[in-house]
Parts: sequence; C-alpha cells; structure tokens
Amino acid sequence: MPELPEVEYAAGRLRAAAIGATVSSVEVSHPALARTLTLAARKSLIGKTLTAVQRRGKMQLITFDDGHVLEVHFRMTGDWDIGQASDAAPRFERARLQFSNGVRVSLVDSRALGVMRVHAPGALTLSAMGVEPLDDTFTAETFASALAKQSRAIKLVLLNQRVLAGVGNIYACEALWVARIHPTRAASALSFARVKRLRDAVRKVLTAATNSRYYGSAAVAADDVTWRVYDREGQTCTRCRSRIRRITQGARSTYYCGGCQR
DNA sequence: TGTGCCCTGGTA
DNA sequence: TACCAGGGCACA
Repeated sequence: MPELPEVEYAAGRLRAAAIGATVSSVEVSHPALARTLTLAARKSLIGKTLTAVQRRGKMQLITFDDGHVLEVHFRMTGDWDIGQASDAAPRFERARLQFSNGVRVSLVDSRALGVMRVHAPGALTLSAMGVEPLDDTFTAETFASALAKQSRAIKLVLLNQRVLAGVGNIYACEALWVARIHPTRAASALSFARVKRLRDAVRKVLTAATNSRYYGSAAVAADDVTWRVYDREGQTCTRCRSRIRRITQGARSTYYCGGCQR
C-alpha cells in the first residue's frame, strides 16, 4: 500500500509526464470519488497548465498555473496509470485527467478509498501535518519532544500523520523492528536513546524503500523484497530466530518480534 | 481514546 | 459466500 516512498515515486512519474501540459478534461468514474471531486471542481481545472507536483506526507499536491491545487491521496490501493488518450481504460480506473499533449493520467484504485479534491488558490492549509521524516528538521531532539506529549503506544503514534507525515502500517512495523522497540510501549516512556534509534530506523526504512529499484511495497508484488516483520506472523525473526507475532492496535495489524523487540 | 464507517478485490 | 485488509475521519 502506498506510503511515503511509493507516493514520492508516483509523484515523480506524474512530474515527468505532465508538468507543462494543459488539462483538456477531467472525468470521474466512481460515485465515492465524485463526492470530493465535484463537477465544479473538475471544471475549475480545465484549460489550466500543471506547474508542479509536490508530496506532503502521503498526499500529492498538484499545482496549476492559476494557483488551483489538486490534492490527491491514494489511501490503500491508489496509484497513477499514465498513458496515452488512445489507450484502453486501465482496470479500476476511478478518475482520468486528459492533457492537451495527449497524455492520460488515470487514478486506478481497486478499493476506491482514494481521495481527490481541488483547492482554490491560496485556500490549502497543511499546518496540522507532522514533520517530514526525511527532512533535516526531523531530529532525535524534535522527535523526543513530540513523543513526550504522547501517552499512546508508539506504533499508534508513528501512524499519526499529525506527528510524522508519511509513515503507514508497513514502515511503522519495520522501523520498530529495526529499532528493537516493542510496539505497545508508551511513546512518552521511551528513553532518548530509544527515540534516537527509532528516528534513525524510520529514516533507514524509508530511505531504503525510496532507493529500491522497485520502490518499497511495490516490490512485494514483484516478490523481490520481503519485509522483516510485516505480514510474517508465525515466521522466524531473521535477527534472533524468535517467532514473529501479530496483534491488533487501532484496528490495524501490528507485526513484531517477540524476542528482540522489547 | 476507542470504535465504526467508507470501499471492494482477494482469499479462505 | 463470508470475511479480511486498512488510511483517515466522524463520532461517542
């Protein structure tokens, strides 16, 4: 599922295909998406030229020459399918942006949980979002300060986009494994040494995924990368040979090693 | 702070 | 055929 590395990769593909191109049509083919990408919103993009694609957390912010911003969140199963106008519609196509240069950008999203919405010039505010984990501003000190205010389990805090923007279930599990931290530990109870280890681990797993040829979780489909703990319930930990366990936190599965994550 | 909802393809 | 997966949000 798309987390920070996968969204960054998708944003890069969109940049390469559509920066400088002008929107000729916007179509929506799923009622759930039409609730946020309304007819008026779709019309507001017609004739506008795409000038930038930025990523903030798991969001893509697509800016047009008049200042309108198209916000896109892939949620669970979203992705871009980029091709030509003449191509057959991809499977699970939920929305389509057609550009005057012939490029077709389709949101494909099997579970249809993805969100697209348009913000008028200057209307978008992102102040509630947490720090970007790959930014230089994400230090052990700032992380420790943020965690000190959180009494909830560290795994749940890692998923909180107001604390850390872009980390999802997979990389949260993986980072906790790398840092050897038990997922149910209260965030505020972590020592500074553990916070530092976790900060480094988050950056390590995200950087590794971003640098991977297959870009993180996309590689799972290609069978080229296996996770250390995620989706490995009952299997053996590659570090200590203990059994990988699965628990539920916040209605999501958490995988961890019962031996080396304390 | 915890739970349920939105969604639907894949899996048991 | 029933259930599971889960990001983000509303609500209790």
